[in-house]
Amino acid sequence: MAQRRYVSIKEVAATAGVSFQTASKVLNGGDVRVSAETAARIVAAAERLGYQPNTIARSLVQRSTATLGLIASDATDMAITLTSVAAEQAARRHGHAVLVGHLAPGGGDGASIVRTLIERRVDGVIAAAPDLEENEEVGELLRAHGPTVSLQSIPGGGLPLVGSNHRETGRIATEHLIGLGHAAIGTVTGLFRRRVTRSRLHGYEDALRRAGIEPDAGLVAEADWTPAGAAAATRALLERRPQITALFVHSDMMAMGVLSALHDAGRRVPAGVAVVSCDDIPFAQFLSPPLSTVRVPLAETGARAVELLLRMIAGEPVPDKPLLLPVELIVRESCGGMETQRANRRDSDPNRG
Amino acid sequence: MAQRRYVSIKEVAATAGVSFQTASKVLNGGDVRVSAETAARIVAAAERLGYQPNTIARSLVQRSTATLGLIASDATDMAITLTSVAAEQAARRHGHAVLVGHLAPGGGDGASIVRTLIERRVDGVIAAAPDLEENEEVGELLRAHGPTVSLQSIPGGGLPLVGSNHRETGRIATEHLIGLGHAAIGTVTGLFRRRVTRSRLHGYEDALRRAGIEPDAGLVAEADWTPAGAAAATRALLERRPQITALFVHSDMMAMGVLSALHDAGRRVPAGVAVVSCDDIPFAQFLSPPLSTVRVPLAETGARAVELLLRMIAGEPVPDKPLLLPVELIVRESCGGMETQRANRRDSDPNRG
DNA sequence: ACCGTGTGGGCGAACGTTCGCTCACGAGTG
DNA sequence: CACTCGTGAGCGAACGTTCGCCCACACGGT
Repeated sequence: MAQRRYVSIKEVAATAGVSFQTASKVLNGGDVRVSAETAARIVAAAERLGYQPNTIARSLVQRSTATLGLIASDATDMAITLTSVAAEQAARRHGHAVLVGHLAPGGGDGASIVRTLIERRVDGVIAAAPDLEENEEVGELLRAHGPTVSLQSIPGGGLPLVGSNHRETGRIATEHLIGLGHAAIGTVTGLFRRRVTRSRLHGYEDALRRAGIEPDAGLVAEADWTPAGAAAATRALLERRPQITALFVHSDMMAMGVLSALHDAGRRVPAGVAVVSCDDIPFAQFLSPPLSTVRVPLAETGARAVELLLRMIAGEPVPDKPLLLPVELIVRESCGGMETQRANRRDSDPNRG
Repeated sequence: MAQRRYVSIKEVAATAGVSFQTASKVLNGGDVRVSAETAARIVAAAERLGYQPNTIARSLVQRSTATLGLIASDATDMAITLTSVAAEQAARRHGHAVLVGHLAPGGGDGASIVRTLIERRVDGVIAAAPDLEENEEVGELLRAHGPTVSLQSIPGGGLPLVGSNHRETGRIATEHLIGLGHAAIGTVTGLFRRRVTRSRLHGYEDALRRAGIEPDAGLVAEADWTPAGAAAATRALLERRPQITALFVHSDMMAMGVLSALHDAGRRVPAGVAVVSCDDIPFAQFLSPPLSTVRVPLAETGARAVELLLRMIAGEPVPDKPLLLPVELIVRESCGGMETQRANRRDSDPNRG
């Protein structure tokens, strides 16, 4: 409870009867030119006194903190949270700690967070917040600072990126719906001003055109990545184009709002409207109905971003192409694909009504 | 991109033509015995050179890092995530950064995380991970270290706690179900070895007894806080006690699994089984049906924990009683209470089947 | 001319490390 | 017997701050 008085290496050295620099060599340094006997004495003293090396002092002289900065958006989007948690764990596996800052809802405090991280001399920064895409000040700060890896594009460019192929994601999802016989396919998107949204939208249009269907702007409804926003967008869409039989949704979190709105409107899923989404967050399979979704390797994204960042910090050359991890369609029940598959094989499933 | 060379206060002082200690007084210290003119010159130089104070050096001499450590469990439980994100934001509002460590699924790396935090000389620690409840090593480490606030009990006790009254939570939820006319009320709990589980279970039993119903151990099904575990527990419970008409679930995340299992079993909610849960995470209202739940003030819990911790760090006396924030029942549709209310007033809701 | 009294700023020390050079000593070599 | 060499350990310096004390100087009152 009381402020602990830390024991310094000098005290350890004193009780072991050596100079503190010698103790330093034994306890933390690698260059051990010390007899085994003396070393043992020092280690024993450190053990007995409960010596904890002071990383602060070490950082000062080594000019490196073994700490990464992570800037993430607030926790409401589970996909981002999963990515950044995986990043933190990966960093720790590599001996680095993580200083984290979560953006306020608007994302306006981005620059202030970055400055805090810089003042604390983090060795590198991971930007895991889509809100940063529009923040030029953050872009400048990060580019000027040093090693940075982002998980979304940052204004001004020039920063290594780890992510997935969003256009392909949109295409895969839409193609699957087309393959199931749908033609009136709507989409509930993220914010238009985000790159990921535009890419996924392009993928959606690619798939439609490839199937000979001309995209209809009236089938596109913009939302704000939240369940509530997606529910509102879905309601508007249903009113505008009641004939839709399928929906491509840009994130699992939004899919919750979509399912809710469809339910309220009396449209059954997948019988009335088939739904395919993106991300595959852990509980996607526990929604009603279980969500068909294009899996994005969220945890791996975080881990790979950290590894890339660590290589940059070590001064290794890094590829200038974005690192895009493969996505994969996970078919569950919300798209109706499973029922179709099952129906092809046997009669029907007694558990479903 | 390239490692940035930071500009030190000495360079600023040199270009301003003063000693670096004087520059320090102007830029960071408070004791300004400097002429306005000189001060302006120093500030201008700092501005022009892009001076960023080195917090590491400052921490070394001041023996305080203005950094808090946060131990959280992995991101799969959104309730915990929301709490810890709120804690981080609160810390930042008070000028403190947050060093975070997420436990691996087993929670076995808790001690290693704590040691990392201590070596980095955090001023205090917030423990937001139920998994820590069984980790005695972590308890010792934290108690020996210094200011700590936990959001769940820690082995050995003696650490200030911020949370809510779990027993009351269980009681409120169960009483509401009883009030709706249910008598065969099952419960899907968290892990028995957690205090929160036992408390909520006590609250559940309190409510039953108060209504003259003798608790039946067969109506209690243990799960592991995950949707999958809760789904399995629900299936077992339905098999053991098919007559249940209501369920009290110990967390919203688990409620997703419960709803899914009930759906698969052909039991409609709330018509066949009424459900009340705990937490009120943001998307609870977007489940099908919208979840009735006892709201726990997650964000406020995180913020209050930080404030308490900061007071401890400042050396102020802190109450030795746990700080328990009030909970509140949020009635939505999964308990059937809303339908009942509505039915009492007008006929029925055309949107619902 | 002498002494206080502010005012503005310099300066040494310390925080706890790491790093690399120096040094004493004894053994092996020519 | 003088020389080289390796081994084991000491020691000064530096990292970038903050903190508190010291000092020079000008000014006004006796």
